[in-house]
Amino acid sequence: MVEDLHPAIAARLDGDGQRYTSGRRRLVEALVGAGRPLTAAEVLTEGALAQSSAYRNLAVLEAAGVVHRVAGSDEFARFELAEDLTDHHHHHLICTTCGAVTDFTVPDGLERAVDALALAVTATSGFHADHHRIDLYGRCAACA
Amino acid sequence: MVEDLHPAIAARLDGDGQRYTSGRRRLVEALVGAGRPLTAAEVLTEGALAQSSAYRNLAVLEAAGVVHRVAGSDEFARFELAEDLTDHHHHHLICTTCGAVTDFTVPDGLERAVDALALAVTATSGFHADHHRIDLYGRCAACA
DNA sequence: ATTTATGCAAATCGTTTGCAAACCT
DNA sequence: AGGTTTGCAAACGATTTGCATAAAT
Repeated sequence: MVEDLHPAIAARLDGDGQRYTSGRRRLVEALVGAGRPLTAAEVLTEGALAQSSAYRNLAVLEAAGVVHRVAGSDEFARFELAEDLTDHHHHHLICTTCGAVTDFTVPDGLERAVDALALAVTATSGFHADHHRIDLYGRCAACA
Repeated sequence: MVEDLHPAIAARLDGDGQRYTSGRRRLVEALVGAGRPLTAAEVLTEGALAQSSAYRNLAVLEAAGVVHRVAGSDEFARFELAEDLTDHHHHHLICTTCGAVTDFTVPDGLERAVDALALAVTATSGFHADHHRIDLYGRCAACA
């Protein structure tokens, strides 16, 4: 699926009336190479684009469903590729000291239990759930 | 336990070398009355204190373990009373359209499964987990 | 040729900070 | 009095926007 990644992204952008420019591609490749959510500052450094272009393109990619915004414990927005592009459903370990965010996966049974809970909440309340988050907070190896 | 809330808060502040001033108490009462996480703007309006005092006191209360900071889907920081003061362990429903955050609880079995997962992660990785988060994202009743 | 993307610099806005006056003990 | 807290106004920093140039179709 990784070999089909860029065509899939191009298709998604096209469906949103947007082009897959070289700057956007560099930005995506920075995210692919990282394997964890990156801050805007990391993305613009790795992708070698201007600050305004990085933010504008992250917004375009987010609107097209290519990139997903992740909130951590610090003041920096972080971005990762949408899970349906990477086929890698995961959650996050968030360091409350330095703000670092890393990926991890949880057992299938737990995922199913949370999905069932989301359905129950949607059925019994006015809130329509469509996505969940199971994160662990603590100290990363570097901050322990 | 609600009748012991303010003495407990005063003790926690005192342990941190801080006083429980009237402004801090108004701020706490705004959070008690809300029953959901409040933004800094909501806190300073309800507590009728200056913006700088609201932010400074929220920081003091957070450092003393009285208040806990909650990240939502928008750009506003939100604050709630620490769970060990309210004895109300809960999670959040987060509206991806308007950013509203409301409380909800999950079944005991699911809580225990996530606690067990946190222990397993701590035992097998360099990450030391001490807190978890199970949130549902979607549309609130007003935005549906 | 016309539309869209880029980069620079300036603006925006939530949050933080300096400082003098008010408060507590 | 001595140290702390408050409020105002100014500063800060991540993100956004205006505008002129460059690229894509």
